[in-house]
Amino acid sequence: MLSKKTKYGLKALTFLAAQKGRAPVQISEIAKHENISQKFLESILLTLRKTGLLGSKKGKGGGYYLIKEPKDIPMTTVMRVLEGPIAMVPCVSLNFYEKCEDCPDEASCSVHKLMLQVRDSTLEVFRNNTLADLVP
Amino acid sequence: MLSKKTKYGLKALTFLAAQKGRAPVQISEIAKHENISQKFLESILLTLRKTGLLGSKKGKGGGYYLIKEPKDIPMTTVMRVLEGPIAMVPCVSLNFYEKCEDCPDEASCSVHKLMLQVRDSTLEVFRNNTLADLVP
DNA sequence: TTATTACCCTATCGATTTAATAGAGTAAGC
DNA sequence: GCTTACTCTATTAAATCGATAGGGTAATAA
Repeated sequence: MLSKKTKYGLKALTFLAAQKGRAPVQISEIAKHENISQKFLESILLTLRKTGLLGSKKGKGGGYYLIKEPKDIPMTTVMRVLEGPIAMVPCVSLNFYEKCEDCPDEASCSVHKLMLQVRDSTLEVFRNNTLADLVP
Repeated sequence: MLSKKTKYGLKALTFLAAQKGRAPVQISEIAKHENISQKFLESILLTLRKTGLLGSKKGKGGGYYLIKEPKDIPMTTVMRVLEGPIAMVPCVSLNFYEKCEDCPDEASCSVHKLMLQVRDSTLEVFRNNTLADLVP
């Protein structure tokens, strides 16, 4: 299940991408337009800024804005920042790999075999989509 | 993230599919072989039996066994029983559809658009795999 | 320089879910 | 009729999630 953090993050990014210019947009405006708890959104935008996806400007006329062009922001990046691993099990994760405690042998593990396919197909979707593709 | 319930369920099913005959296998044997808490496994196997994937036999020489041939058990069925919805958001789920509270319009929702693609590609993987494909 | 605006950070909290455990009950077979 | 092994209910500890509260700080305009 997609977390609300990811859901809200995606909506906020799309909203920013849909802006005409790259002028800062206030948190309150995004929250209002997308029906998101403002405080919760604050923490999400903060994460996105720390990761380098967003820039921010303080003071009057401040807010958040995209640093790169939407077409240059692949969904793989966004999803990993917001949701974490794309794989459903750590033992098939590219960026967050962990060995299973129980499983003695990955090569012969049925779960591993299936989830590897799921990871690959999901990854392909995220690689084929940039933020620009999400803007209506 | 895949729940342990699903993970254990998949391993148990694969173990049963790998048996030579279709003779009942005791819970304790499956639990031991797959490194699973026996009590937890009990509840999982019970679910699988109630859904019609497994049969059970009580008393001495009893246990659980597959009702159908592994090649006739698609992963879509197994995953829906164990993990629930395949979609990451209810608004793109085929079997567990729910409208989003916040979202005013699905057609123009960026999250909807992206998750629809993910659902489709994941579904294709599960449709292309039967339990027989998981046996090493 | 000063007031305001709006981002920044920490802490907390209730609700829910997950994984596991305990213990008693019941049906089948020898 | 006794053992075996499945069946069911209840409980619990831990983790996570979503949300909220409240104050701090930096940048900007006047």
